[in-house]
Amino acid sequence: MTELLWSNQPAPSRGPKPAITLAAIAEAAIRIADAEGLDAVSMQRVAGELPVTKMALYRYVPGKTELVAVMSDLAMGAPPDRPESPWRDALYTWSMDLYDGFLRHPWLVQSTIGRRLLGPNELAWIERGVGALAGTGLSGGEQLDSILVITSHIRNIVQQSTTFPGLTTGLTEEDMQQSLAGILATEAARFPHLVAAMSTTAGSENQGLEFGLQRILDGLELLVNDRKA
Amino acid sequence: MTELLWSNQPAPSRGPKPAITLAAIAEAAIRIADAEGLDAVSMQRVAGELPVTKMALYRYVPGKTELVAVMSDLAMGAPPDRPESPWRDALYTWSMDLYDGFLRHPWLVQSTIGRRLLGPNELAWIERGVGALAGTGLSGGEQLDSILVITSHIRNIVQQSTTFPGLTTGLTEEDMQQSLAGILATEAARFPHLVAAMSTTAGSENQGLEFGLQRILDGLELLVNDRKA
DNA sequence: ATTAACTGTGTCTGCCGGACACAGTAAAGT
DNA sequence: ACTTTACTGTGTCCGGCAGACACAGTTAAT
Repeated sequence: MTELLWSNQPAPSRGPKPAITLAAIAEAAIRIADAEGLDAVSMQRVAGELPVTKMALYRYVPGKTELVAVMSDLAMGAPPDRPESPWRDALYTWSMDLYDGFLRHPWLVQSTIGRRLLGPNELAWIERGVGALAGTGLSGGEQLDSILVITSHIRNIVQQSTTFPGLTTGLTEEDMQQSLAGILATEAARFPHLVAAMSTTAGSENQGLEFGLQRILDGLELLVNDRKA
Repeated sequence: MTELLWSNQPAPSRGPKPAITLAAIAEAAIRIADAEGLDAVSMQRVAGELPVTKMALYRYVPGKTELVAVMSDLAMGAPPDRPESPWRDALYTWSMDLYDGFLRHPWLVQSTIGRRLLGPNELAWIERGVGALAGTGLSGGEQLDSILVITSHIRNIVQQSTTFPGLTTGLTEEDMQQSLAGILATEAARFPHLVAAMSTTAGSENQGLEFGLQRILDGLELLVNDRKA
């Protein structure tokens, strides 16, 4: 598995030439996931995009779990290069780059979840994030925890803002708003603060990304300044 | 669906008495999910815990999606009552209560994801969270965004800290650490900051919850104080 | 020429969610 | 009392999924 992700395959010498490559499989899977969501990615479906049957894929990949891991790391890509800058600016653009990456392949928030083995690209992202905090006086654990907080925020925003098969239950933003409005109308007494909050919210949508990110960065800045003093 | 979650069933008069109840179904499903993870919850499996066949469940629930929604709201439960307190304290204990709730049923982080219809308990949690921020001078949208950030942090921590079928790929924390250590050993040059961060991290595990939460609260406090001035 | 390593294929099993037709049951209408 | 109507649980069937396994064809090393 680690070998798969880090392309440390021993390269066989005998036998027929493989008809396809691991990369081709992953790319086909990514194409499907981009178009129809991660749930549409099945071994059958992937094989259908290649000159090969379903079972042949198992010669390249131990199972679906591993395929998803490989396609995820590939789709994530390497973090873009950015000029060096003060930690807060660096972390901000890093966050935005991450956001863009997730937006390009929204199913990534589904597939890169929980405990899993990390691929080179994912690790490169972490490296870049930690690097931004390297000169701040924060401990290693604090650096890692910091980018963890930011990452989870970004992921959550993507999840919420994206309309995507598999991520939603097939309902639109409309549906949710409408259902919620109906409930709050009949049950207003049970949710007074929520009703109040919603009533002043109209129009100010989709600020969640910036808002949360700035709060987190503010909190970090406080800590960094504390450490310097 | 909204009717299901808010128990607005029209209560039929004719016909045989139902052998089971929606609540019994949800409880059985919760029992399974608690023991073996959300993926182990299938219509077959749930029916197996009840004096009824698989297809009978569809008399109570339109499909699996809805079953998961119902069992999720039930498992979430109502937020515990807490004495009134300053907003930061209130929000902190709210966060910890939420954390405890998720820990009791770790599969909730899986099932309460993406766009979905909200049940009474989930809404009650939001109400409580927003309520903590009611007197801070933050706008309604900002209040909602605030608890969104905190929630996503909590969820992510649970996801990371919990060993659970379905959330993990079947690997232990050991496996991950070992794989990562191996990689960083052979590829240290590519990930200098990460290597540095990891080397000073040993022993200081599981601080992520407190660290991230305090950073977010610090950031919010800054904004609240700003608004007051 | 033979052996050994490797590749792709077809078949099979056991799951899953769900559509549908059907028989049995209980209350309402007559 | 009897029929009608609404409702319940069941068995069968479908398509789709991941994956185990045996097998035949292909290529390089011996």
